[in-house]
Amino acid sequence: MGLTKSEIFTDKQNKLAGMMKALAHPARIAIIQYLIKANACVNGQLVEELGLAQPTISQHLKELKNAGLIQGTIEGTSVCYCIEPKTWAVYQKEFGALFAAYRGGDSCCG
Amino acid sequence: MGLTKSEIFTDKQNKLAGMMKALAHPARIAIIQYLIKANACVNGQLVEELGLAQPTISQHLKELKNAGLIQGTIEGTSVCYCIEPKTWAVYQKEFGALFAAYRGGDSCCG
DNA sequence: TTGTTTCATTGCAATATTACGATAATAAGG
DNA sequence: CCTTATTATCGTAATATTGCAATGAAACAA
Repeated sequence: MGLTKSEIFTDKQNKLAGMMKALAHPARIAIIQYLIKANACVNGQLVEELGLAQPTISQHLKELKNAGLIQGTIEGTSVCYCIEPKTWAVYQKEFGALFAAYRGGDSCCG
Repeated sequence: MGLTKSEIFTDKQNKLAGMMKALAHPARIAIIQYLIKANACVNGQLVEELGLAQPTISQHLKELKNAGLIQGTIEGTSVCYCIEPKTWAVYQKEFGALFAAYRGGDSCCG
């Protein structure tokens, strides 16, 4: 039905899945990578860089902002976006923990 | 239009986004975490453990398999699933690289 | 004020995802 | 062969996501 049954999972599982979802689109990956390289940028730059319409970029920026991954500061008529270091560190830690939890099992099936 | 314009992004960006998407659902996170703990399991166990219908679990397992994150071995009438260590290591490396690329910028906007 | 620039929001169409009942498919035991 | 057990697939309904044209909102300059 397109509706995730989030009530049957733990908060941690829902949160982790939400974090993945925030980065589960090439445009948002591209925005993040551009922000890492340029340190900061405005909407217009991304429109030129990525080749998506301005409302589309704006929407992706909104999702990244909702996820806490970026922050936007109004500067005159434009908005300066950059990575939010605190949330970034949280993502890094949580993702790292997930992958570190698996210790290459020697007794798999088969 | 619900259709991602993947042709305007790099292969790496599309691939990384696809990797995130494979884990962007709490059920798939739960399955992976269960596999880490139990080392291996069959569909029926997950149906009991997660409380989703059998076809739903089967579908999520299929997506994880398509992503290369898990492998399934037929054992009699059931199928034994476990984590695929090789792809797991790739994910770990790629995710790690993404997050390591950002070096806490001191000169953000604002 | 009027115009310009820049970004956000709205509204919509097209496609994707999620979930499950019903039904196949396969293997094992009689 | 028939039955049971287990998983995969099909079909479908409900919801979510993606993308953009049109429009709105805010800051600035003249």
